Amino acid sequence: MKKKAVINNTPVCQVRMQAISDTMSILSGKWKFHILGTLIEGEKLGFMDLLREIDGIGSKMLSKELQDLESNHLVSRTVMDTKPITVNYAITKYGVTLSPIINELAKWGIAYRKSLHGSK
Amino acid sequence: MKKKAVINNTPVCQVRMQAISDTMSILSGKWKFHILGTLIEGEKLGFMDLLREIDGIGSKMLSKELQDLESNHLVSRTVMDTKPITVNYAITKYGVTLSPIINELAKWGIAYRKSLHGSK
DNA sequence: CAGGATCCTTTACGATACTG
DNA sequence: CAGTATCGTAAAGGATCCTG
Repeated sequence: MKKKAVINNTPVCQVRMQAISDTMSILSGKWKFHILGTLIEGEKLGFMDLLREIDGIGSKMLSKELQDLESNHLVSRTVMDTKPITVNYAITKYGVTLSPIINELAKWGIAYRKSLHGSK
Repeated sequence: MKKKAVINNTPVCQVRMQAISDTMSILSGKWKFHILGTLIEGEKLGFMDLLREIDGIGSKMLSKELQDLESNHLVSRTVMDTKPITVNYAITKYGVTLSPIINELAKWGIAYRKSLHGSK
């Protein structure tokens, strides 16, 4: 039988699972990764840029997802005082720390797509 | 202005974003990562083991999520012919390739939880 | 332009009870 | 034991219209 690692009377795996749940709750939703990936790639983008860049998203969802991300300090929002106002979104330094996750997801997805068979 | 990488007339970032979407569609749902993480940790587990191990999940969800994972060849299902039948679930070699993603998620979650402030 | 308000459809999720 | 069936709720997502 495998010996289980324990810290402070709590199995390590439970700590890990909890951490994963926490992470995913912040990144839940259909568009979070797409938005984050786009912002990491694009540096600074306006609302319309994102709307164009992210295929299929509507303005309501984009707005809502951006608010979620901003409230978690993963993206920043800057209102420019132009004639009709303009808003720039950018990834924060904190948001950039998600890069490893995003890179792994992309890497795996690319590998996976190659080995797709008939499954749904 | 940043020069954009292009392969076969398709921006690299679009390929990445698509790959991420594909990956996440396979891993969507409240319990996928938890199940995968538990199976990676536990090697071989029965249905009841998983039900006990994964706090809060019900048998319906567990069953459904396992079927999803099995249809994507990430876990294997083995029926044992015991008196009342028993089923063992295990991570496949293919499923293990998700480890880097899971590790990054856990790592980030642990770092994130340390820096939580008042935000929801 | 950047969203908010409304309304509506579709999944996701969960509790309970049942079966080979 | 390992699920499936049924039912009900809640959340997610989307289309459209409206406004400072």
